[in-house]
Amino acid sequence: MSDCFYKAVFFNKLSFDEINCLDHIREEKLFKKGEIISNEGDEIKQFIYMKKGLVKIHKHGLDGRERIISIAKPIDFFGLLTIFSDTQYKYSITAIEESRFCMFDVKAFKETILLNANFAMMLIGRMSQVADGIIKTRFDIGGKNLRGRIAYILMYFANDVYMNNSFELPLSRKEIAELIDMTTENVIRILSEFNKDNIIRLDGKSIEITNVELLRKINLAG
Amino acid sequence: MSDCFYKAVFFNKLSFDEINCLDHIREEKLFKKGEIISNEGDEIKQFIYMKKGLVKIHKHGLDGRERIISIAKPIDFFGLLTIFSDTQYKYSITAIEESRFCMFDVKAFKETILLNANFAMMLIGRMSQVADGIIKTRFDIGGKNLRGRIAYILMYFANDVYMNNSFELPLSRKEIAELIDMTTENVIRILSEFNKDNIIRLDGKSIEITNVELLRKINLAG
DNA sequence: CGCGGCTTTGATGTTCATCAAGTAAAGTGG
DNA sequence: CCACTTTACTTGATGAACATCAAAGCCGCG
Repeated sequence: MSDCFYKAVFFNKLSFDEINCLDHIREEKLFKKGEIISNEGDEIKQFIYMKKGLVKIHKHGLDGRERIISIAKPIDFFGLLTIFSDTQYKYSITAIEESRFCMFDVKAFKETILLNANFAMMLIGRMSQVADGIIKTRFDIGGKNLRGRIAYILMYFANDVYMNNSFELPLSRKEIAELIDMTTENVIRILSEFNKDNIIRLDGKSIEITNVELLRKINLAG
Repeated sequence: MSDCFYKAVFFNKLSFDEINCLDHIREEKLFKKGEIISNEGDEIKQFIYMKKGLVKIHKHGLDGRERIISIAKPIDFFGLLTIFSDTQYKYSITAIEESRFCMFDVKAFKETILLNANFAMMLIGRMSQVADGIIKTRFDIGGKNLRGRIAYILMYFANDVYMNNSFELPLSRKEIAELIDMTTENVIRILSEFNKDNIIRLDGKSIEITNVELLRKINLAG
């Protein structure tokens, strides 16, 4: 296994950008919007590294209804290190934008760690960050009323995903509901309400946040 | 060699030199019920290993109200590996039963990891498990109505903490409310209701689950 | 072209938080 | 050790927030 891989990881710490150097073990795959990367219950055979894109991590609730645990972009994707504690995926992963991945054989990946404690250390740090991020998000959402949750999720897409106050929603209304624990009808109602109050400009999936300050207040108040 | 954690948990993964090294820098502490182990915002100076007891991991919500993220017993406590991604505690930790800890200097602990990839691997696995556990719990609770949440938390204490259908609640009604996102009044109301319906026998903080099957149904139905 | 899933709006009812008010228990200081 | 203060617990009444149900238009896709 090429040492280029470790170099990339180790020196860049947060980025696997030079991962292309790894040829024999790695396999690159492209998933279109809506395509499933893995299914809850599937056996884990590969370590997956996301190079580009956006996915949803989701799972069936006890009542059968689908629910979304988290949205992940490349840098957030370390969290799925279930590979170290389980042999099956606990969650399903589905692309919500075109996404590119590198897949590595799990065994080889684990061996890599055993040969390089610095690399392991970096992994531990990233995992810890990602897990804390998810826990904090669920914590925050749990404490909000519905208007606050919608405000939160709009700000999340604007600030953390697209770095822009105008963006195309990558989720359907139904999926937003699954993500922030509410009903589709209320997602629609509150988005319309925000639109009417000129907090956002809404056109199908196109959203522009026009009153950032007010949205922030609603987020904090809820 | 001390009876502290590595014997039980890490024995195979550490060399004698490393163990002795850690042993010299370890400090053992006892906390009584209600005593604070660490405060949100404090600088992290030590890696903490819980030998015995029960703690709550908690944090102030945006609205100022206190909320409990998780209850942890010794084996669950690895999750607090914020030490690898941050220099300050993100959460407060308070003993809810008398608890005993070993504290290690963080730097020495990290150096140990760098010298021992097996140890690192074990840590990664444990972290991943613990984080997944917390995420799953929040996920489950989020999908339940109030009766379902109370059922869930009663079953949690009976099955995962005390391994017995009779136990003393380690939390006040208010703290239960903080843990499962509801109001103190409703915690009381639903506990009383379960008592009247002979699902539990309630006397202050003493609880006995008398109708396990029905409680399970309420948990799943919610 | 028609079916199924997504979106939207309105009407209705349930669940739950809030408010109020009182009792019990547990600290606290003289 | 007792008076005092605070905190925990409890019950009922009220209203707000939210889910559910129903119906209809829309769009994409086979």
